[in-house]
Amino acid sequence: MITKDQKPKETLRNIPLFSELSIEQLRKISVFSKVKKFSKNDIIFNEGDTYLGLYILLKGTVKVFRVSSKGKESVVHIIKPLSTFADIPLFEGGNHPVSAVSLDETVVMLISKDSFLELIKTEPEISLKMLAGFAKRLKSLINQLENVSSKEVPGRLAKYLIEEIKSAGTYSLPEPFVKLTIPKSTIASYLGTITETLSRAFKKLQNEKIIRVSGKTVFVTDLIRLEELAR
Amino acid sequence: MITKDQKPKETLRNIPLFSELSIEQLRKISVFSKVKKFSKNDIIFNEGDTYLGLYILLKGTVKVFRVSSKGKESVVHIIKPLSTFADIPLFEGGNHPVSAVSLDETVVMLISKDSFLELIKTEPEISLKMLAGFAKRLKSLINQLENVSSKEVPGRLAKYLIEEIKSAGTYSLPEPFVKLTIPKSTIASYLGTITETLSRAFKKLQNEKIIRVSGKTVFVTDLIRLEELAR
DNA sequence: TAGCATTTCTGACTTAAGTCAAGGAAATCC
DNA sequence: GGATTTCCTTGACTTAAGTCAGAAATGCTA
Repeated sequence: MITKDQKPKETLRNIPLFSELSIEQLRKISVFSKVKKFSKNDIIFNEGDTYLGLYILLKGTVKVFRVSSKGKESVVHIIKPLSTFADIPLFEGGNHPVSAVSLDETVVMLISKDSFLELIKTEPEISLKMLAGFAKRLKSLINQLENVSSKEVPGRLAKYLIEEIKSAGTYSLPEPFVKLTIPKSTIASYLGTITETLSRAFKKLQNEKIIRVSGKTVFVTDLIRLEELAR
Repeated sequence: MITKDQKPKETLRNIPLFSELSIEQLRKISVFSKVKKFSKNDIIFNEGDTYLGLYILLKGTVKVFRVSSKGKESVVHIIKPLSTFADIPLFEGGNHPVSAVSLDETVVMLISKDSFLELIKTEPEISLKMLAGFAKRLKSLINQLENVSSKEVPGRLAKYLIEEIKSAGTYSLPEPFVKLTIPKSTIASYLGTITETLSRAFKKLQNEKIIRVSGKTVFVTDLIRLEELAR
């Protein structure tokens, strides 16, 4: 487990945002950043909470979501290590627009808003990286939006599985697979549906011999048809 | 109508992105930017087209959208004057991820990618403004996403009408109103639905005496219930 | 302003997905 | 390692919204 005492500068170097900074700058960051740990299902912050600063996920998984007035949860993003989150209010002001909980034992780094804005001024290269990061997320949200409004649930699931397989690096194996580490209820809400419907979508893909499920692992037996569905 | 010959620097000053630049910098921008005009329904660029640069809408309305493999259109954004569009590939590389058409007689300013990236280096203040702009759009997309997956069509329409009324500045009138200037089909697709369903949603709000429609103008007779629906 | 074309509306029907309620399977905790 | 809680699945039912087809309304052009 990564802690504040274990070479924080080495960790910082691996964060895309900071990859091109000098040792001196990394040292500065490690001075004004705090490392925090959370257990499974801990609330990191809630929608409407006063904004403290930017988080960088060092270990674990974080669910970023919203809850509608009727209590329905919409998962906006699933954060994986070395990505930032809670970065919108840095530039927009205001409180947290979304909530975040840990899905694992997680370790995060918190950099206060003021310190980060200070840093960004002395190091304009970081702005460009943040812009690149935002651009990527805008694209991904546009994708999510298009998916939700133009594909039915089995198609959205197909697309999700393909993305997961790609990030698992098993895409080019004869039988690609992923281990689903996040709860089905979270996947459902990320795909804009509910667990029952997701369960039926999984069953449908299994019945059509497109996937094979063993425990928490999904094997793709017919990638061509899965891609067809996702398109 | 704004043309290249009519004090371009005055226009530039009104663009939020450039509001704090010096006359000298504005002059530079006006040198490497091109003003282009489009008639109603002209294609400004298509998804997949090679990326030229950042657009700023000076006059008119632009629809930014995607078309799914089955031909269904998803409207991502409706651009109003003095906003930028086609800014994602500036930082992400690649071709246009979305398409854009004019809904009106429109005038746009095109700033080439290289020139803009050059400018941003000499003027880091612009990066911060772009970051603020991106942050705002991320928030708006998160909103759209939550809406589509947690509200039914009449609720989404209610929310849309409230936003329109706010931007029309009639929100605090006894009977707020908006003139719908974009086609219903575009509104439908922006709300993640189809014209028939939108038409029924309009009828429902009218039957419940929440709105009153006269031609292309929608009057809100019961703002409280409209806000209730949008929540 | 007549006539054509596009846009919008309406009705009947179908379907995907949500709701409710229950049962089964895992994971977690003494 | 058995019991309790949490998660996931299944079935029967309801409902919102999509599809298709045609009618009405509006806008545009000659």
